[in-house]
Amino acid sequence: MPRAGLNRNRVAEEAAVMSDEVGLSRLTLATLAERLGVRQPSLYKHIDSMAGLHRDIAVHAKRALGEVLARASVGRSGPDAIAAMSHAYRDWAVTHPARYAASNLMPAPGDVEDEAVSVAAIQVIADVLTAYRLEGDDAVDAIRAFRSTLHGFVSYETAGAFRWSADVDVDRSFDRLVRGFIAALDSWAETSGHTLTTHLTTIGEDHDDRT
Amino acid sequence: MPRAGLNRNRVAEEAAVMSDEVGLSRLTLATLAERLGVRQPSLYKHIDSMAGLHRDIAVHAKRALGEVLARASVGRSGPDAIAAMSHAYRDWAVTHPARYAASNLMPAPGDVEDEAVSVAAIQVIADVLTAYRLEGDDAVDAIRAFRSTLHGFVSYETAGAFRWSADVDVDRSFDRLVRGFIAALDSWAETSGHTLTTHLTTIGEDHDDRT
DNA sequence: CAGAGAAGCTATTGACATTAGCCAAATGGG
DNA sequence: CCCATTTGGCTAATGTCAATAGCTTCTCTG
Repeated sequence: MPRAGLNRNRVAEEAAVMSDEVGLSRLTLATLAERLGVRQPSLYKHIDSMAGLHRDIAVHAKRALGEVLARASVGRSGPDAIAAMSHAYRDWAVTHPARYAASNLMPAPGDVEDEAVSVAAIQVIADVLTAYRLEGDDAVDAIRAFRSTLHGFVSYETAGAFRWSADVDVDRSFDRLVRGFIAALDSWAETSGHTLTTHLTTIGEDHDDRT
Repeated sequence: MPRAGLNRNRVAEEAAVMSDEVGLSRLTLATLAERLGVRQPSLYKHIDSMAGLHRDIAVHAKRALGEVLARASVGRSGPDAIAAMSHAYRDWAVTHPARYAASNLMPAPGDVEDEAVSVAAIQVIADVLTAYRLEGDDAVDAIRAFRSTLHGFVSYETAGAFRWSADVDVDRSFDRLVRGFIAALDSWAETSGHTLTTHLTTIGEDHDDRT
C-alpha cells in the first residue's frame, strides 16, 4: 500500500535503462515492473501499451540525441562541425544502443510531440550541412546521405557486425568514414546543379521492423 | 491426414514470403502454419524454434543477396562495379525488406553454414573493392564504409524514414550517395598509409536487436 | 506386407500483454 | 480537520504466442 511514486517519465526512463542493458526486444513489462517495485498491471496507470512505452522511449531518445548533436556542433562549422557531430552521434549510440534503436522509430501519424522531436533532431543535422551552401534537393540528398552513413555504421557496430576482422580498429574505420563523407560532400558541392528549395515537411504512416 | 509435403526449405521459403508481406516481427507460427495448410505444432517437425526459423530465413537471404551482388558485378570493375552492385543491393533489399533485415542477423557462434554464407556475401563486396588496390586495414575500412553506407540508406528507406521531404526523389538521393562513396574512395586511396594485411576472419558472439 | 521412421494432430503449458474491477492513499475545497 | 474525488496500486482473468508431450497415420524400404 505504500506508493512507489511512479509517473510516465520515471517509467520510460527505467524502461530505457533496462532496454540498453538487455535489448529493446527483450524489454518486458513483468521485469520492468519488478525493477520499479510494482506489480506488472500497475504499469498501465502510466503507459498505454507496450507500443506506447516504446514511443515514450523513442521520444526521450530523440530529444537526448538531438541535444547531444546540437551541443557537439555548437561553435563549429563546416567539416569541423560535421566531424564533431558524427563522433558525438556514434558515442551516444554506442553507449545507449536500445535508446538509439528507438530513436529511429518513425512517429505515428498524428503524434505531434514525436514528430516535433524527430524534426528537431534532423534539423540540427540540416543546419550543419547548410554550411556547404547546399540548397533544396541537394540539401535533402546530403542529409539523407549523412544520416544513412552514420546510421549504417552505428547499427552494424552495435549489432556486432564488425567482429569479422575484429583486429582492425573500429575507431579508425569510423574516422575514415567520416572523412570520406566530408570529401564526398566537397567533391559534389562543385558539380551540383540544384533547383528547388524543398525542406523538411510532413510525416507519413507507420513503420514496422527496425532492423 | 493427407500429408502436406513440407520440409525445412519449403517452410523457410513461405516464412520469408510472409515476412516480406507483414514484417519480420509479425511473422507468427500460427498464421504461417495456416498458409502452409497445417496445424501450428506440426511446424516443429521442420523447425527447431522461432529463432531457428529466423536463422533459416537469414541463411537463404544471405545466399540470395550474395548471388545478386555477384551477378551484378560480374564483368565490371572499379566504380562501374561498385555502382552496379549498389543498385542491385538496394533493389533486392527494397523488394525483400524482411529477408533483407534477416540477412543482417549475425550468425550464432558455432553455425558454420550461416557463417559461410555470411562471409561469402561480404567477400563479393571485398573483391569488388580490391579494384582500388586497397590492402589490409585499408580494405577493411573500405568494406565497412561501403556496407554501412548501403545499409544505412536501405534500412532508412525500407523503414519509411525518407518520408520527410517525400517530394525529393529517393532514387536520385541514392545515386548521389553511391557517387559520393566512390569519390570518397578515390580521394582516400591516395592519402592512405596502410600496413597490415588482415582480412575477413572469425566471428563473435550473438546479436540482439536488429534495428 | 511388415514395421520403422517421418509427419501430422490434439491437448497442455508457460510467458506475455492487456483488461476488469477493487481498495487504499494522496489531495484539495469546505 | 474532514470528507470526496482522483490517483495509483493490487488481484484475478483473458487471449495470443511459442513450445512440449504423446498419440496416430502415412510412406517407404526391406
